Amino acid sequence: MTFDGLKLGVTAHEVASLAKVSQSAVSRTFTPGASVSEATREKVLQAAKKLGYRPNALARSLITRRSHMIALVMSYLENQFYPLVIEKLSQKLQRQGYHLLMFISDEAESDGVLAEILQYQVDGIVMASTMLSPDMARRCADFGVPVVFFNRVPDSAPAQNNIWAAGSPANATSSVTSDNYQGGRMVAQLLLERRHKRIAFLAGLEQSSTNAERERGFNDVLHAAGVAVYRRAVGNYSAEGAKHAARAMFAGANPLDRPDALFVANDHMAMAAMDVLRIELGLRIPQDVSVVGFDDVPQAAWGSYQLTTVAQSVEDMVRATVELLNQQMQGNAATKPAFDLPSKHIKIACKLVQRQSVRAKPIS
Amino acid sequence: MTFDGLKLGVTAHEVASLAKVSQSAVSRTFTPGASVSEATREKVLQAAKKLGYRPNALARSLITRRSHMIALVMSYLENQFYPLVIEKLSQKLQRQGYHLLMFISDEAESDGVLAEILQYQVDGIVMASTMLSPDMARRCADFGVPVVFFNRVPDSAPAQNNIWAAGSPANATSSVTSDNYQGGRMVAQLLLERRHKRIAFLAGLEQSSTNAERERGFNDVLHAAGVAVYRRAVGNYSAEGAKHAARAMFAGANPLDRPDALFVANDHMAMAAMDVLRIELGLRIPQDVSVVGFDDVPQAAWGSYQLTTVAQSVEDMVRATVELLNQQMQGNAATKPAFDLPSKHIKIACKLVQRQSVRAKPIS
DNA sequence: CTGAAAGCGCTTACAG
DNA sequence: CTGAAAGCGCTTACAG
Repeated sequence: MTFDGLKLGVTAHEVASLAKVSQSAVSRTFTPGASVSEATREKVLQAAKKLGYRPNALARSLITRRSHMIALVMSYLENQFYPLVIEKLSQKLQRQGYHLLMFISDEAESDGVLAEILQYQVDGIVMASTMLSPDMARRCADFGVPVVFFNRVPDSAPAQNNIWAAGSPANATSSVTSDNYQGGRMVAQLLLERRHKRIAFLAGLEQSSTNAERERGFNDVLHAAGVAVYRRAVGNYSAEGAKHAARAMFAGANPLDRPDALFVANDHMAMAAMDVLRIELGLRIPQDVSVVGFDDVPQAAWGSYQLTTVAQSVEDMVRATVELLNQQMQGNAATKPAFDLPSKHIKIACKLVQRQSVRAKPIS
Repeated sequence: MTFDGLKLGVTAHEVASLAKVSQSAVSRTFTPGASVSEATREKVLQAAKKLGYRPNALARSLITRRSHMIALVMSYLENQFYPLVIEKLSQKLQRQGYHLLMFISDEAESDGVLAEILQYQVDGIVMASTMLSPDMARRCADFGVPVVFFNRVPDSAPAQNNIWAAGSPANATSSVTSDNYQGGRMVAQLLLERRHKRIAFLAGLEQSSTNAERERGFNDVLHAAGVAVYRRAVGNYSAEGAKHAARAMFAGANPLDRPDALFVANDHMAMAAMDVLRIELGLRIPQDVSVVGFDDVPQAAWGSYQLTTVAQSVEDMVRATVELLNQQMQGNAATKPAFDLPSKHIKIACKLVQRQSVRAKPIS
């Protein structure tokens, strides 16, 4: 069907007729590096322009076995860190001709999601979902699709009793995270340096590697200094969870009983906790209590929070992710499955960003 | 290539051999509504399971002319409203077997982006990009792909001198927005009711329909009451822009000179403005100045802001978008291009959410 | 450099 | 209900 000289769904064949060349010729002029003479190339381009022709990416994928699509699986976007990831990752990928296919899912349904992802013949998968089934990683790899876990490292629990997992190598996937352990250490060092005595920790999701590593680094430094965590509660990385946790930890009338410093496993929860401390409990930050977060989301810099936090570099993390993906996509997925490739676990350095939520060192 | 009994890239043909049926039979068992006997269906399913077979969605699309992918084009995710849109839209679409293909782009490059989108044979396009070239809308429609503009209505400027635009009907696309005009009116009414005298407006992007409509509704009510906007500045929907604008509007030593109420075109800017007013200028909200936003992003409800705002229902907007898409995707895109379908402009009601950033009615 | 032909993995009339 | 065959729109050896 035509419309004012415009044909809908123009094919290479039609361009070929108009240009009076073979269909192969038009295919070649749209394939970088293929050999076409300048003359026929011109003819084809003219005809293509006239008809509004664009190669059908799906048909192309069928034969090249490259869809130029990367699946991004995420579980929730409440945490401001993730929109940032979508934006940067999408832009970077776009620049090299790839696009993100979105899958929102939490662990519960991830098995079905994986099957769906695979149907779309994506060239790679970025897993930024908070939860993940223990053997998800290797199952992806078994299908020959490179997977990189973003901001989490896959559980190395033993393979489930599952046909796909049978016989797979132990670690068939890669990951990029920041150095969460080191980040946790930095927070403890800062708090100790500022002479805090009653240091509390507000945990995120306990099953998550981010929380585990941050907490481990934090505890290690504290223990080495002979101090134990004064109080601990779990917020599960949600704002509501953080509020409950904050109320519980700061309950009690005696000011000398309550924590004088609080490390929160991410900024999203830290800001929710700050609201509780200041508004509900009337505490001053940092005079009554110091608060430190993790991530350095844009909101952490906002005037109302001025949150001291450990910055994860989305930029660097995304760069590493794309590099990993590129490496693993080198070989043809059909002949060189991901499990033939070394799996790398990349740790990006993080950085302490000091703002106004931690008290200065007391003059003692 | 096989791996522990698992074959990579299994095809319908291989399943057919194992099940001892024709390839057509396996295709049919994976096509809802196709006629297969229960017996062969069972055999196929068994074999498929054994081999880990999943139909190749790309190959299927080639012949069905349905990719089950919807392009989502956005320009920036700084505003918290958009992550919400991604999440809800993705979930809703996923439930009916569609997935979002992401395109991040601002106007400058949108022509190239459109071409790219079209190559992927998406079944529909959701345009949530802030900027858009005037004839983008009809160009999409010309290609037979349904387009719905989200949270913006396409400029109805005359067609550019462009081969695609030639002869196209004037309004070939649909849109869903909230009733921004009505929202603007509600804000003015509230501020008037609270006896504000020096009412200022902080604009977003002046070319955007959201800003234009909100401002128009706001002004109409003000004018009807015989009051003029006291001050006006432009923040371009960015936090930095809003801060500059706030400083400029509230400069001047005399408290009686400065605005006593501020309507900000969206929450993202409103919160930035609040930070300037309270922290830089030492003003109290709402005692010294009332602030109203627009959108009702999650942060607006946070303790530190308690922002009174006009809520846009992401839920309703997404529902309308998906309905529109479904309607327009009914016909086969190849034979029934979008411009044959009526274009609808849906307006979702918005709602005033009163929190703490507007003063109570003075007892006079 | 160029074209005819095979084939990517599917769906869908068409006969039986 | 079932299978053989054509065809979706491309790329890519293979000859020339």
